Amino acid sequence: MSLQNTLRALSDPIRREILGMLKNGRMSAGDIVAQFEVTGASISRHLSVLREADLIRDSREGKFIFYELNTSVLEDIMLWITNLKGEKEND
Amino acid sequence: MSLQNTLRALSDPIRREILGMLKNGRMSAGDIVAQFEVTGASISRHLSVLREADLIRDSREGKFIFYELNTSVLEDIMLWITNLKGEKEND
DNA sequence: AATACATTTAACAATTAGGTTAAATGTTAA
DNA sequence: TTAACATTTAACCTAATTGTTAAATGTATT
Repeated sequence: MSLQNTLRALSDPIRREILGMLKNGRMSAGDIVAQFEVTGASISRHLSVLREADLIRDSREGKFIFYELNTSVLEDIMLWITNLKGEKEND
Repeated sequence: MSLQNTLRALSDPIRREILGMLKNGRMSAGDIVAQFEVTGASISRHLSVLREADLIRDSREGKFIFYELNTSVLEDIMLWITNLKGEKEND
């Protein structure tokens, strides 16, 4: 919800990897957990950090909770960086 | 020197503010410290995190150490984000 | 050489982050 | 409603981060 949240969320390698996986389509929490060596509880907290940063959206379907990527907040980072580099962008 | 370092460095608001200040030109450590309420030692460590991430460069001139922005590593973040958004960029 | 100034480094305290296991919640199916 | 499954939350531990003060380093000035 803020640049701070977004950057903080992106500063962890596991969280970035989760986002990379979701690029190919939505996945259930269990499917995501299966790709890592850490426990489900740990991934679950990573997911909640990503969700609070609005980088992912979740929806329950029966027993499963599916996660999908939301890239819109990444615009803010792009803007911040572009501005830092000298706001030479074409308005 | 790596995306991890860069993002980690950017995840702190004071460090981002320092970078924003350096956008307008180089500043001595003391000038930077003067803009914050925290101690010089604290800012000094923030500066070293930014330096290790290669986001700033330093050069000593007599008693002073001047810091300047280095935006080149920000390209990696831009690339990573662009790729995450679907590598729809023009090759 | 002695002092002063600018900055960093060391040592420590408080907070935050990320991991674990165990318990709780929500859903489905018997 | 009980059992099983998917996932999250709670409680706890350790490691990393950030801040502080005090000491160390590097440079200039006298």
